[in-house]
Amino acid sequence: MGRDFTVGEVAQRSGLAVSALHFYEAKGLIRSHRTGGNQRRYDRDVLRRLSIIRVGQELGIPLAEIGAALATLPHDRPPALADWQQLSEGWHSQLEARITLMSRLRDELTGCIGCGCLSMQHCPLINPDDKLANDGSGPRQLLR
Amino acid sequence: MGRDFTVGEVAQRSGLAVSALHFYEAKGLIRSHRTGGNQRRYDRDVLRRLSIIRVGQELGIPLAEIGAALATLPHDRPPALADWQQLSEGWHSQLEARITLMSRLRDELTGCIGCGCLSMQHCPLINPDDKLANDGSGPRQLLR
DNA sequence: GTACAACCTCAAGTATGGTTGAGGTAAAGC
DNA sequence: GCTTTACCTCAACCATACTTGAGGTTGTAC
Repeated sequence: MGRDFTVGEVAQRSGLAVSALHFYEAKGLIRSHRTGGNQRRYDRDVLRRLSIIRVGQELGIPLAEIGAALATLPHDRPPALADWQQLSEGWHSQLEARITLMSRLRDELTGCIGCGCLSMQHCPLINPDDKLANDGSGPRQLLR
Repeated sequence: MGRDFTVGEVAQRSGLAVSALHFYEAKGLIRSHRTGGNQRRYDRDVLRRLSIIRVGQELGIPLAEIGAALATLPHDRPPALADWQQLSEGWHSQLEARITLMSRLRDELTGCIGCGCLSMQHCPLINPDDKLANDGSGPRQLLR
């Protein structure tokens, strides 16, 4: 029933290494308070933060950006439901966007498998400069 | 109608930096032959390889692994349709798998937004150790 | 035949996301 | 009260994926 977690407990519950927790703290993504003996103690909400971090990383979002998102949470009071909801919704949109993107990529790839685009004349995946000759084409147009 | 591309031409068509092309060649992901004056010349199929590389990277596959996949292509003859198809199908499956994964993640997140899991007692995303206390839980069970 | 862009190699540097190790302190069990 | 495990800081190291720069060569255009 302890209100606080030690770094080891957080590591176990989150599946992250202690060194990673230190690292995230150094980067300002999570916070801790200290005991008299200078040991870290974490509020329970750190687990939510870590989950947000993980999801963000899975989306390929750099830690700095994830940190910026987390920084919108209140520092003074424990985050309320609405705070988490707002963040989750943002992540949710990013997930949606990424799923859409990857589905498009998958469909292109499917097309390319079927189309016999060995000729390399028409396939948008293989031959991206056909239509967008300038501005650094590549599969970029698909991927970003 | 030139059979071969210079490194600059490949860079422009692929949208990649010349330095990246050198880098990929050093890592064995692409190949070139040389002019009498030691300048690189590329066969047209290098563009396909680069597309495969890009898609793989978008999937978060490390270059070494992408290289391994590309290494299954023939070195001696220009790759045939079937060769590309095989690779594309592998990539396609990975895409499918990743889309499925992300959809699940999205659904979990949706659930978490609605469920008011502030209590942190039941949410699988926030409180992953509820059910898998051991073996390094975290959102890992969801993400991998 | 000469200028200038594009090319060459190789070493070093950059950014991200951590891990590892040394040297020392805190806290929990007995 | 002592031992053992967990914790502390800080600097250095690692891997991935490239970019940058120095110093020199090639190839094309005029």
